[in-house]
Amino acid sequence: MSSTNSAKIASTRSSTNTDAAPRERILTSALDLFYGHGIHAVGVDAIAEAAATNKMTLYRHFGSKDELVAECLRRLAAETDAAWEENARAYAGDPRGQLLGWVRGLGAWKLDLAERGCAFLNTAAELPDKDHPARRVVEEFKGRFRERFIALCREAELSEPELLADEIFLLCEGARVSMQSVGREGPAKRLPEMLQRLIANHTKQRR
Amino acid sequence: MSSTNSAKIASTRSSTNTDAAPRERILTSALDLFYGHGIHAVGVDAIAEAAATNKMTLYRHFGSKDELVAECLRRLAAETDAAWEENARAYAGDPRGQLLGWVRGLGAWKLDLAERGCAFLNTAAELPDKDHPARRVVEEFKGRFRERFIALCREAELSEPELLADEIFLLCEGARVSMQSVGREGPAKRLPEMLQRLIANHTKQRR
DNA sequence: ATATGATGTTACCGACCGGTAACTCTCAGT
DNA sequence: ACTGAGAGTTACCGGTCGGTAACATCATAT
Repeated sequence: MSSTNSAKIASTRSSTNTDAAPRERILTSALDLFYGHGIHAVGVDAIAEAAATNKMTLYRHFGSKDELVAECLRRLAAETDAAWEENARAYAGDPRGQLLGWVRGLGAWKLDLAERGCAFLNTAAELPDKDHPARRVVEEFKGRFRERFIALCREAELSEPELLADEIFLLCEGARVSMQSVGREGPAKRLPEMLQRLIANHTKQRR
Repeated sequence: MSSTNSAKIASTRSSTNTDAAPRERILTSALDLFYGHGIHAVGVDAIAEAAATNKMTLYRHFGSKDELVAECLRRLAAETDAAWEENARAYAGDPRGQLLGWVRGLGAWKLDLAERGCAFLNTAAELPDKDHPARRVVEEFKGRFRERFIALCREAELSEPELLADEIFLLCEGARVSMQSVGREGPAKRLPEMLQRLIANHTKQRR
């Protein structure tokens, strides 16, 4: 196959900090390579080389490639969760503000760097095995993602909170995956606008 | 990796009609296996076996595995396009009816059998190479998909047709991919309801 | 200084994969 | 009856991949 030819696999992330711990370098390198080229297309040798270390160290920190994949997603999930918590602190006690704050942060944080779509969904697409350790990470993360919207819509006392939350969820998921099929200038560009209107439509009229 | 172990790769499609032409059997078997297990996880030998033929016949009909992947997607795209045209005939001259008809057909046609999400997006996730023949099929198909919504929303004289069409597009994309992460009982279940309301909201008030 | 644990290096294995060669078989059209 | 194209069979090749063994090196803490 074309993916088998030994095209150079390049890392896009800023720098390979040789002063960081090997485990850390492996994680960031793997995350970067997996996202950019897909999991099956990236060999452990390439990861070790990109992390400026070797295969043995990789296998001492992560028992297998599968476990490494799962750990990468756990890391990515943790980063995203942290962003959520930061947003929650910025609008403490104001669920509606949290929702809108998150919508506002969308353009800058998520979609610019998402040329290859959603790392979690890409992983799920590549690893159909329901027992794969990475699958559970994906399902738990996306579940949390959805529940967050539901909770916020309820707390903000928006009308039909569950339906609204699911609508927001689907729009976000669609926007992310659409990066890969119809590109950055496609429908995803107007996602913030869509979400803002949607939330406005579900805001109870005060009389 | 876990995907390397020689777990039996089973086909789910109805039957391998030995009376159909080999090329046809290969196409349907490949489509089925690729969708169910991912492209990298399915070898050409497995496809040939599932199609009750052999590897050489496969390579005589399709020059390479990459070309076979592309041809599979072209077939799938053609089937979907045919469904669109059928819907268009059923509601000829009634763009709004077409839109709603398609929404109604959603549950039965698309999401029930989409446990593994969207075949096009899964392929894009597995084949990051922009020059891969299958990628062009994906981009063209999704582009057509989007344009169809835009055209219908305009013809139906709905308000802000482009924004509405993109919203519908994103909701559909999100619903399909969400099958794989949050399951059938997740947000996708209420997709028809969401779309109907959305269309209603963009229907100009007649006074 | 020495013990200890983490890291680097090299070499290797078995399995699998995409793709090809060379040959035989089957069967429809003349 | 002959032919020629499509289909089946077997065997093989070169390459890559995930994973392991055995050993050398380095840093640090006592």
